[in-house]
Amino acid sequence: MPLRQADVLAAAVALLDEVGLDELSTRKLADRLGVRPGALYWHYASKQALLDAIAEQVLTRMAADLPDTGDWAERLRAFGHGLRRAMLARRDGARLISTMNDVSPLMMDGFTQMVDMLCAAGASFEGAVAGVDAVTSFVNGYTLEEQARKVGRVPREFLDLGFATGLDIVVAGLQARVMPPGA
Amino acid sequence: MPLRQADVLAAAVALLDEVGLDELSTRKLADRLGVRPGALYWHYASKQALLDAIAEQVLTRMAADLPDTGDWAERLRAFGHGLRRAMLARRDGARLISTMNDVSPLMMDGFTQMVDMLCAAGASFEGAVAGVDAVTSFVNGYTLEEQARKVGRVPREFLDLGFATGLDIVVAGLQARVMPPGA
DNA sequence: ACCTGAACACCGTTCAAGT
DNA sequence: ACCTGAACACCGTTCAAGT
Repeated sequence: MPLRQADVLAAAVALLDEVGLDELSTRKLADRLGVRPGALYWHYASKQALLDAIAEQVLTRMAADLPDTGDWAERLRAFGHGLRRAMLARRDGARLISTMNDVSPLMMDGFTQMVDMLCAAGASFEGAVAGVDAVTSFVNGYTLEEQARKVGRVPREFLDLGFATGLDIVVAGLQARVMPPGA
Repeated sequence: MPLRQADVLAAAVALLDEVGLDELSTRKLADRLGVRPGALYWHYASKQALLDAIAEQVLTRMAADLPDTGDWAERLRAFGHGLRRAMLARRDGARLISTMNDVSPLMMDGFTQMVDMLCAAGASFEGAVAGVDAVTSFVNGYTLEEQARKVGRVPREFLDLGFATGLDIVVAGLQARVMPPGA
């Protein structure tokens, strides 16, 4: 039976996990699908479009468990942890997300949801935007680095602890700079 | 006269600014130097070695103006601003630095200098490391994103303000979580 | 010491033509 | 609708041989 877009995407995700982003080529993907390289272009307009689709799929994990209980700090931390978890779930996930040309719709969604949440908790709009931006920048920066420098060098437990501590620091910064005294 | 390593490096930096990281090829570089592609491999062992050399050069700017006056917060902010400035000084500078396989010695230097400084100001070693890591992760994440999403879309003034605000938030988090009450 | 010539093993993408 | 065949314009890298 003929290929569908979903088949191409699934094979691409599997190939990414096996060979990594640098070695992910359209020709290898075509091989794996038993098809000529040109055939892929019937399903996706370009390699970049395919990478965008992979990125979007990676982020569905994050969107799935966006927090809806707890105070603003707990929710923000859950957002940060969820974003990192989604990126770590696939090889080179952080680089894939961070270097997409356009921001993913799912990412935008999560971002604005957090901004709204902080505003509801008493933050100004500008403060909320700066705060969520600080959190996402930190998460992207941290996860990108831990995933790029080869995974075995530092035990995962330390990386997790370092992340949690850093995220705590950023959230404490929000407490001090953008949230009202009582929140 | 024959080429020296410094000539190759200088041409590579110039080419990077003109065409960007994705379009920077050894063959274009060889063309520009009036030489065959293979000739480059006498001067650098691989393209990656050349990219590492460019990255190191980008970071000398940062190392040059590491702060040595002011309280810990001012110095930490100056470190963050200097790191961003160095990355923004070259096209795709953030991606170049953030996706190097090994951390640059200059980066390590700046990192440990900041850790020592925070310890001298009263922080625990673990706290200082987590704090500096939070700052660098934020700076890398923010700068990577602002430089990747095409430069014209948001006025530079807004990007600068967003960065300064985010950095303030992170530093305020250090104040709350890793520095002693009086510092 | 420094570079050429020439190759090797790859890339992403296009497009007429087939089925 | 979906794919082949075949090409086009590229890559990074190696290495004998030249000067």
